[in-house]
Amino acid sequence: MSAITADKVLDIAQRLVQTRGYNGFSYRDIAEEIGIKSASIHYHFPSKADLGVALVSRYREAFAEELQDILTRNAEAPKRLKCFVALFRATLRDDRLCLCGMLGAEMGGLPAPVNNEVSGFFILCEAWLIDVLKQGRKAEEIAFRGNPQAVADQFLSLLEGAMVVARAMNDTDRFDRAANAFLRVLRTPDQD
Amino acid sequence: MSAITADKVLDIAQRLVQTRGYNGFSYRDIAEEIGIKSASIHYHFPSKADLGVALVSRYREAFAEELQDILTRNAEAPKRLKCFVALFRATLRDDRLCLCGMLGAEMGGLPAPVNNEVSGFFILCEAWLIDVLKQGRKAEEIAFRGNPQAVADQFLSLLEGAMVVARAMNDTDRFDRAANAFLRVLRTPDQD
DNA sequence: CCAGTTATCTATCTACTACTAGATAGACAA
DNA sequence: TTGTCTATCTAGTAGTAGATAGATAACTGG
Repeated sequence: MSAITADKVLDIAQRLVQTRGYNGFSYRDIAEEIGIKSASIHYHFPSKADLGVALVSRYREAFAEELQDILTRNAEAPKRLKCFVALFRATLRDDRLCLCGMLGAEMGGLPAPVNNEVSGFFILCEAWLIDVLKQGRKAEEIAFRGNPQAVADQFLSLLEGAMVVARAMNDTDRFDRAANAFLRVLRTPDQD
Repeated sequence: MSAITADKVLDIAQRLVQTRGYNGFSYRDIAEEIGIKSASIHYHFPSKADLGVALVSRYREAFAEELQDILTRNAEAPKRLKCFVALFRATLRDDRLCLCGMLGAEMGGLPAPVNNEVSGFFILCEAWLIDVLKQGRKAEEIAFRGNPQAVADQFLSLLEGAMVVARAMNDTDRFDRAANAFLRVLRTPDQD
């Protein structure tokens, strides 16, 4: 089946990007893992840029769905933000970086179409965060000084960076410490 | 002169790693920019892993010196932390990532000796931050809940991540917003 | 002036890169 | 049966990767 192979390619490619980076793997690496020839992968994804774009757009769409799910399943800002953290934490669990954190870092050496997709991911995250932060403050579920945009920038940066640092120091606790410390200061003193 | 060429190689290689990543450039890229042949670079750095190690260890030593300078030139924690931010901000200014932020992300596809150097950089930063935070709290120059380690993790992660996100969104203001917002909450209310 | 050192060159190697052309085999439909 | 579509294959392209051997200057100290 075509769809199955294409999905396999995407799954393996995603893992390789998340661990080694865009220039750290080849079509052959993917092909060997599946048990086909690299030429067959060009059938599904003519160029590596095509593969990259497909990779990020799939990732972004899946992420957008999960963000929507968080909203419907959790009414309050603290829980919503905790779930947001959990999305990143789950990725780190098997030694992977956020796909867009990795590609964002490597942007200087990537095909332009890939870069556009990556930017889109961050825009999505920030917009979601700003929304959650605004609503949460209005409902007095969380408290923070300054504008929501600054806090969203802070939070997103923190999570992306914490994944890199935690993995580089081979200590996932560092991610948890950093994320939890941030969530803590967002809570109003009354709720503590 | 030998030293001059070796330095040129390191300077160019560093810029290329910071913008494209370790696997995003070749000896030839460096050679062409200097105006020599790639074989000549192998004379100075026999393997790419050697180059990588030299790159990070030079970066780390320079960074350590700057951190020491900050301590001697600034007595109070808020100023020290502001200077720490400025080190990262200066890197971002010409569209570069922290060398170790980039390599930390790509760790899964790097030679082991390079990885060790990268870990060393983060250990250095964390130790410095923890020290500054402890002293600053004791002197009541800054205020924070929880242990200094968690705040240091948070801060370092925030800066590394903010560089990636800001560059990916082509908006360095995002870095400033995130960093300043963090510095703000560390100040005691009385000082505001 | 000679010997050794340093830094570069030319030329080459092997392995791999992304990518392509054309053949093939099976599935499905008219 | 005939034709089309899908997904793979074999076999190859041109170009690049990191790396090496050996020649060649240029400088340096004795």
